[in-house]
Amino acid sequence: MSSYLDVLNEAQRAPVLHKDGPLMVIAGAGSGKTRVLTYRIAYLMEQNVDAFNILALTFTNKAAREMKKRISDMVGVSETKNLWMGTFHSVFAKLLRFDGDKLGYPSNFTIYDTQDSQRLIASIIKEMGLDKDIYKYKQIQNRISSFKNSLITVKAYFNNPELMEADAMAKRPRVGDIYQNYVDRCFKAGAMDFDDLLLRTNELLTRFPDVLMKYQDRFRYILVDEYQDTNHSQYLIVKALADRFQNICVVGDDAQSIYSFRGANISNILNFQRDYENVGMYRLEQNYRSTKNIVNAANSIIAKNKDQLEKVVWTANDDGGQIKIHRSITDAEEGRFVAQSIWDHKMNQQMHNGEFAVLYRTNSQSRAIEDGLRKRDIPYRIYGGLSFYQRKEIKDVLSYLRLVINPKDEEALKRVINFPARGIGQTTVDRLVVAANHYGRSIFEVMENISKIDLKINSGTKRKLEDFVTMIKSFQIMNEGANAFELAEHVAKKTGLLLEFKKDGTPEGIAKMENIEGLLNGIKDFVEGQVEVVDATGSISEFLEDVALATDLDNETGDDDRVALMTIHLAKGLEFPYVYIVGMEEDLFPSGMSMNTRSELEEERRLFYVALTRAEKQAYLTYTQNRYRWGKLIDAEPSRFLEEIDEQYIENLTPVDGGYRYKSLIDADIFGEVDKSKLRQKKPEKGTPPIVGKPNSNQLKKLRKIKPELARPVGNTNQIDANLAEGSVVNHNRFGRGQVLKIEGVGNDRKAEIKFDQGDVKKLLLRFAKLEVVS
DNA sequence: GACGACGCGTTTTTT
DNA sequence: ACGCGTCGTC
Repeated sequence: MSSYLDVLNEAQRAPVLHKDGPLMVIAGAGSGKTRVLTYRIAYLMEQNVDAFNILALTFTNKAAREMKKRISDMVGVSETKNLWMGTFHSVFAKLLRFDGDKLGYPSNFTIYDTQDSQRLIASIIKEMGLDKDIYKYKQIQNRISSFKNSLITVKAYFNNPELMEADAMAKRPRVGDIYQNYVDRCFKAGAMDFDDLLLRTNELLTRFPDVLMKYQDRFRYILVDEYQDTNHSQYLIVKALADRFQNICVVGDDAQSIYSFRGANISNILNFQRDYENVGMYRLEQNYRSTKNIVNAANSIIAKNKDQLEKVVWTANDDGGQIKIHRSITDAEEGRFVAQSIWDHKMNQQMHNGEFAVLYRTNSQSRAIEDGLRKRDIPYRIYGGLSFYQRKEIKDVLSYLRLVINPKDEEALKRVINFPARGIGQTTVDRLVVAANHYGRSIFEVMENISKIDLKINSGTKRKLEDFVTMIKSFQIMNEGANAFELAEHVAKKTGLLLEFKKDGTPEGIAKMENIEGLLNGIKDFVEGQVEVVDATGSISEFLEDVALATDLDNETGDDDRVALMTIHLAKGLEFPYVYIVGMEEDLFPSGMSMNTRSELEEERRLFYVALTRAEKQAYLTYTQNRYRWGKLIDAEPSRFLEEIDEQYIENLTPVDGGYRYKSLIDADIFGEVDKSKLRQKKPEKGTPPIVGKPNSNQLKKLRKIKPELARPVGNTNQIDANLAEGSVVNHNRFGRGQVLKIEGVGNDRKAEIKFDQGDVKKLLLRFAKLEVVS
């Protein structure tokens, strides 16, 4: 047996050696789960499992690449090339290029990104003559996305009275029709959105048993990383593929489940043992990454969550320094503190920039940090946010290229048909869309036949449309002979895009031109890099697919030494010696959007857990008293999470007297609550109700009053639960006496509808509500 | 159809 | 604060 197994500890080695049948690895933060996956694949290959028969699904393409690299170091490059490894989206996009024709999709289908989807939905709403203030395209897109992730097709939607009623109640009875139109239009455009890549794969595997058999037979060993963050659609794909051989290995950590907003379902991991028989269960609990202080502090936080699998993460590492907490007056000062601190560590401990990370809850927080770092000349790199490929000028070039590959691509066409301006205005486009919908053809096909169709378009405009069609067709002809770089360069010049930004002359225009040049260089690199890869052609369509599914982490240049700035979500799976978690404030972290229910709050807490466990040697937590948000300075309160860390693991760099709430308590004493609320800006304008989804001040106050130990359902909750019934008379410490009208929900979601004597009917979550049963 | 002024929503996280 | 979409004017 290979000696490489010796580097694994016993807990790690067991799942690696588990050859056949289902297994689940619950891996605490920093416990070497990637290592287990890597070695397991290498081991399987060494046991003569053909690489062709192994499918590994990772969370980012970068993770897949790195894993592949390490495996090839162990078992050789040539075999490793045959592994199927990547994100769900990229793996199944590839699969759909082979077999999507059975569902009526061309093999050159376009992948719509979120922006494309949103634009299409916005135009559908407009075409349908619906009120855009009621039908907000982003919300609708979100809703459709969640339908798709739950495998609710249009048909299923219309068969589901509850869903329809929910939309009707929200005064949006036409959601189903929008959904229908959206699906039709995507299909007609030969396009799939992100969710389609999973949904259509499911459809393919369900409707075509021979296809399912083919892939079941091919993927005899399936490994899924970050299983806690899979959604229902992904879950079903895995289940279908693994059904025949049952060689399914999932790795994950329920404590790090942070993607429920995009449909991730934590019960996938919690129910794994129910889904498969004879599951081998393995736990990795020894943390190799962080100091004792960090591991223990993180444990003390996550213990506040109720929904979790039993697990004890421990480490044999040194105690390390305590977690340092710093308060500043403003976000600008917070940025300066971080920069100063990084600078100090660099000077005193000879650290490299790349050993520091600044993590935040929202992308908009990066600005203050950037300013601080820039002033000290500390190089940094921002991950996420607006990625390179989402910039306007880049998407413009890409849209032309998309049209070359798939002229039916409606969103690409609408984007560039009049950019650079060529005298084809909105009115003309609207007419083309109407005609396309009427004939059931794509806009491009309508344009190709514009002379034969009677549209109210004057001959000059028709001429311009024909010119556009001719131009795209000339690109298509060129594409047959030239490589991706040659084509892209030609397109950028011929369409006038480069010139458009050049003649602009402003610094912004020049930057845009340089960005386009950067894109062209990127395409060149891609073409050169692809030459060596088996069954890759370096074609523009492959490049477009890479771009569509790339995560920002995938574009890591790697060689230069920079401080990393990113959201906590993006930091999952990464580690850094020094980690700064900034913006530890109520309403920001936990996010004001995510503290309405316990499960939302628990997810925020898991997010905090993820953030803290990125740190190897030292973690800093910072918060400010004032912060610019929405262009205004608002006062901020320390995050409740600060109080949740066991005191022995922290050190306050700024004096705190009587807890982090010190300042706010004084405020309350001096001004009283009413006056204090006046100090806050942004009164609701002209009588508009508070923004939906944001907790009102009452809810906030209520949540803040909850001491951690009370937030957990301790004894009295059960007692109340037992005594409480519909009709019970209860006493609430703030709302007074009331009668229970209805009790609904189970477990954590159990709530009571109570009519209080003061007049209000309120729905209260029982585990939060301090109720006293009177009779 | 082009261009400029205004207003709105945005800031929760992403493939 | 900023960018985008909409509306009005030429």
